[in-house]
Amino acid sequence: MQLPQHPPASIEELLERTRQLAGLTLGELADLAGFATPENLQRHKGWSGQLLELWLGAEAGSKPEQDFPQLGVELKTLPVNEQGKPLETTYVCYAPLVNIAGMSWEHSNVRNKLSCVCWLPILASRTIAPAERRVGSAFVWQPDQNEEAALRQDWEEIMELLALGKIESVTARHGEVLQLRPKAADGKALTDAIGEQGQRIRTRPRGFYLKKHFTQQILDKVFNDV
DNA sequence: CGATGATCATTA
DNA sequence: TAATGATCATCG
Repeated sequence: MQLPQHPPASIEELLERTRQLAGLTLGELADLAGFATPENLQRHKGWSGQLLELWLGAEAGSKPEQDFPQLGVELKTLPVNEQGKPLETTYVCYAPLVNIAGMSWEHSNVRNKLSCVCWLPILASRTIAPAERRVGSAFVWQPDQNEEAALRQDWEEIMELLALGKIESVTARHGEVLQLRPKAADGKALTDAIGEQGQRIRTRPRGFYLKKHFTQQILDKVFNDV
C-alpha cells in the first residue's frame, strides 16, 4: 500500500481509501508513510490527524477551507474509546471576534465546515500508545434538519453575545451542541474583540468545538441505527 | 497572528 | 471522572 499522489476525485474514492485503512494501526500507517511515531502525543497533538490526511490525499496547510475542496468534504479524525464513545470534543474552526455584525449562519464558517464531514473514528484511549491506536470505519455525514437547527441556534446565540461585547462572559457551557473555547498557542496570544462598551479589546483567541454528546449521537445513528 | 491538526491537564 | 480552559506543533 502506498500514499495517494492526488486527492480523491469523488466521495466514493475517498470512502474506498478509508476502507483500506480501516483496521490498521497508526504505527503501521506511519511506518508505511515514513512518518516517525511519537511515544505520546503531548508534543504531537495533531499527529494522527495529519497522518490520516496524508493517507487520504488531503491538502496539508492552514487554509480556512475544507480538506477536500473539490468534494466539499471536511475530514475529521475522532478519538473514541472501546465503547465507541468520543474521547474529545471536535474542533470546528476559528471564531471571528470582530466585524461580525452582518454575519449569518448561512455564510458562516461553521456551517461550511460541517455541511459535509468524513468522520474517521480512531480507537484512541489514552492507555493505548499512539502506534497501537487503530483506525475504524469512516463514514460521510451531513447534518439533518434537527442537527442543523441545533448548530444554528447555538451559533447564533454565541455570535450575538460576541457582537454585544460579552465575550468574556461566554464560557464552554454556552450552547447545547456547539461551544466556544480558547484556541491558541498559550495564554499570551491575544486578538481583537468587542468589549462591553463596544470598544476594541484584546482577548484570547477562540474556536468553535462540537460537544462530545453531539458527535456521539452522530456515531450512534450510523453504527447503532438509533 | 491566524489558521490548521488536535490533546493535555487542572479543576469542579 | 468529565469537562473546561490551556496548550503544543506547524505553516504562510
